[in-house]
This record gives sequence, C-alpha cells and structure tokens, in this order.
Amino acid sequence: MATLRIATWNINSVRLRRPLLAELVAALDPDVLCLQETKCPDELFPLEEIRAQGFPHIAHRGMKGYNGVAVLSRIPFEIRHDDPNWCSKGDCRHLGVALDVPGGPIELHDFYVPAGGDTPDREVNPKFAHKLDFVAEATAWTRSRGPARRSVLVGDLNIAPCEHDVWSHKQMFGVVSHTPVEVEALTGWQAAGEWHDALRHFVPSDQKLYTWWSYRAKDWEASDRGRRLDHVWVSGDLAGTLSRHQVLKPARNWPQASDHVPVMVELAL
DNA sequence: ATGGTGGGGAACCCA
Repeated sequence: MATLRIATWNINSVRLRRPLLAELVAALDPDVLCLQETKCPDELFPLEEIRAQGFPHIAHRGMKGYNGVAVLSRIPFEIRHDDPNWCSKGDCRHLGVALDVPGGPIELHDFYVPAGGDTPDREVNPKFAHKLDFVAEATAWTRSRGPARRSVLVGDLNIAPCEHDVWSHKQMFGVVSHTPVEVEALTGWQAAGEWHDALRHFVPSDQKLYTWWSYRAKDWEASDRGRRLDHVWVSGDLAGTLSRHQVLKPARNWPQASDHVPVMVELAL
C-alpha cells in the first residue's frame, strides 16, 4: 500500500449517525476510522451495516448510554487486550489495535478522554479529577513503554493545548479544556511518548484550528467559537511519512451533525 | 451570572 489514511471522529451516537458514515467515506476515504462516544452497548453495535459500508474489520468497546469507542477498518488488525483499565472504571474510553500493514504492524490507539465537567477544580469537581487522573495514568503508561515507535494515537482528548486551538486564549483560560493544568498534562503525555502533533505538523501554530463547535451557539459558523479537541499524534519514526491532512468542517453542517467534525491524516508508508 | 442545544432513554445522566 502506498498510503494509509487514518480518520478520527467523535460521532456522538453511532446508531443515530451511522448513515453519516457514507458522507465521511465519500469525503475522506479513510482506511481506518476511529470513533468515540458511540454510546452503544456491544450487543447493539450496528456491525453488519458498517461492514456493508466498506469496513470488514471492526472492533468496538461500548456500554449503555455513555462513552464507547470503535475502530472501523479496511485493513486487518489485531485487538490489543493487555492495555490498562483506566482509573479502574471499565468505562470504554480506549481501544488499541495493531494494524497489519506492510513493513510491520502499526499500533493504533483510539482514546476518549473524560470531558471533565464545568468547574476546573479537582477538589470540588470529581469529573475534573477523573480527567486529570486519566491523563496522568496514560502519561505514566506511555512513559513506561518508552518512546513510541510505528504508532499512531488519535481521539477526542478533550483538551485544546495551543493558543490558537481555541477562539480566544484569554477568555478560555479558565474554561475546562484549555486551563493551564490540562494543557500541561496533555503536553506532558505527548512528551512522554515523544509523539508528534500531526495536525500542527500541517497547520502553523499561529493559525486557528478547531474540530469542535458547541451545539449551544445560535449560529456556530458565524460565532466560530471552536476548539481543537480532537487529535492525531504519530510516533517520531512516522513523522516523516505525514503526507496530507483534512479537518472536515462541512460535517458540522450535516443534518443531525455531531458537535465534533472528522479529522483525517494520511501517511505515505 | 446565566443558559443556551444535543443524545440516551425514560428521570435525569452526560457532553
């Protein structure tokens, strides 16, 4: 294979938005698509419909009502079964696979980091504490494995680390997703694996870059108060293969849109 | 300071 296209999307209910996957495939043509917030118990996952949309290889880890991740693939893979049970909660926020590609397997990790609630104070807000604990655990795990090699990490990390990953660095300073403690935690995680930020590889750090716009805006496009919550990281040895990227902003205007848009990165292997 | 809009699934939980 000449290229490997990996996409990630917080689909916010795989059953409700499963028809939109055809739009995504038409626009991005991904070899592998990682989903978050599938909100679907495993026994109800729409396996056959998604296979029919061109993804014969599917892994899903879901639960009733909340969370849930899935990997949809044209390429065979093996599910990793020995990854941590994050914060001992068993709450379906991570799925790791080994993609069977020429040149040896590529590890792919699909993460859905806790959103963290409204108050950025771990003493009064257990959701914020969970978010920080989750990232701390992931960082320790990453560090224990050494610098990432032939690996890609994607997902809704629910943190916008850079100044221009939010519409206003000043006004977002105290808002969960862009507080200094979260930014420090995320950049520490990234550093622990020597990961490369694939989207910022393509988009200069002085340019705005968003993947999420709130449902609560009267006109999301006019106000454009977005955040970059969705990420693609690649290991150092793959950074030189980064050949293309796409943030599918038009998806925010699809009927019954998710509040996140799909993001795609292409590797020239 | 507040509430704004969604999804899940049947009262509030979560984002």
